[in-house]
Amino acid sequence: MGNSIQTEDKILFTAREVFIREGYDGARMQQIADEAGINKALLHYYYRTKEKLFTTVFERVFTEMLNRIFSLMEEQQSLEVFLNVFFREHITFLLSDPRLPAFIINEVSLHPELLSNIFGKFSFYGIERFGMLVEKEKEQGLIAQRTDPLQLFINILSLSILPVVIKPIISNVLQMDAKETETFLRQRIEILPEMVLASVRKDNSKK
Amino acid sequence: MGNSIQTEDKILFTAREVFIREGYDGARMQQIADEAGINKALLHYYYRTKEKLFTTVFERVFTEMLNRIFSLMEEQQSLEVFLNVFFREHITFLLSDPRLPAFIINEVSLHPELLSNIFGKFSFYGIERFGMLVEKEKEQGLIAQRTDPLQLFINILSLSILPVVIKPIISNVLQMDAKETETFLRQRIEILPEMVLASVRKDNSKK
DNA sequence: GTCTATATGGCGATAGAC
DNA sequence: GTCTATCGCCATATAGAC
Repeated sequence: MGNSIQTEDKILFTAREVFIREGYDGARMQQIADEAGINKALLHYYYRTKEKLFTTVFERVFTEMLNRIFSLMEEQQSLEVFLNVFFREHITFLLSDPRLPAFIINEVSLHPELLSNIFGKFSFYGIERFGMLVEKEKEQGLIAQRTDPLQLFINILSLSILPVVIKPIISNVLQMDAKETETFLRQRIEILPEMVLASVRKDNSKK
Repeated sequence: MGNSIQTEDKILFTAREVFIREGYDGARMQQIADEAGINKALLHYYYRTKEKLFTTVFERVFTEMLNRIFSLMEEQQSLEVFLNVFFREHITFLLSDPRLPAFIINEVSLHPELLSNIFGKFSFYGIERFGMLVEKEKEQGLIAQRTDPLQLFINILSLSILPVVIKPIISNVLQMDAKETETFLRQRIEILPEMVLASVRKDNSKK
């Protein structure tokens, strides 16, 4: 009944699903219209082109993802507490929608120009807090001086994201069924915190 | 001049480049023909459909990637030597073509069915050797008993692959130019071996 | 705002000459 | 084996009625 806001939300919601499922090049405006229960012409009424619809969706998805990561990084108590919280929350989230990280990774590498217009839309506060936490634990003698907070941050992201993203490969190459693979990945929530902690502890190697 | 083998090679070589650069859905037969210096009809003469051409290319690329990884894993001297060799070789390789891993990750998650027909085309020998190496160092008391070789293997892959794959994101979000980002990623070749080693050493935590 | 109908172009694929 | 020409379809996008 002429309810524009409701329609617009429905379009964005559906477009998000289809773009993530199929990728930009694989997605079809017809498909989005069908799943949203409207028709193609209406899509173009709200978002003049496919590209415009896509960038709107992508900016949201990307910003949400970064904000989610950075907000988890505001944890300040200790590196140990942070690692426990982060791996649990983040891996659980990724497993609930394994296509999402693959989508972001791929679109960003196919269309790097998408990233240029996204700044100022999320907070770097979390990453600064993480750096401060690392420095504090260095001073306390808990972790090695050579630890680079940024490299450590990238390590933590890598260890949580990539295994989920290559889930189909793990499944097939290692001949596990869906349930086994899920269990294997979920185990990492318990394993990773102490592994990462051990990796930055002082005096691990004599050299 | 009627040289079929040369033409077929040229097609495969070019198709590989275009598919990796654009993805399956984004790639165009016309584009492949142009870059190969032939015309579209000839593509269909050799490979009846786009899908057939793609699966041929994908199986090759995927098999090469796995064989490369697994052959590096046959290193048997010690975990330390292995980690030094692996991170150096693998990260250098990935940096030489950052689209490749993103391509594999994305196509596999978009078209999981692609994987079903690829078995028996590569060797699992490397991964077995790696498991044996881990067990040996466990017996020698060098690494913690709780270490799961498979999880460790996935960790090593994650730490080398993901940072390269999200290179554009690192570049943009952390405001580094191309050269800085390259340096940042290349530093990991030195950092990662001792980090991973430390993560599995015994007696890191009192608990 | 929402629809039906259609314009316009590009795509994968094939026919058929050489 | 390689080409030119073209078919048939489906994609994005728009025109115009309601």
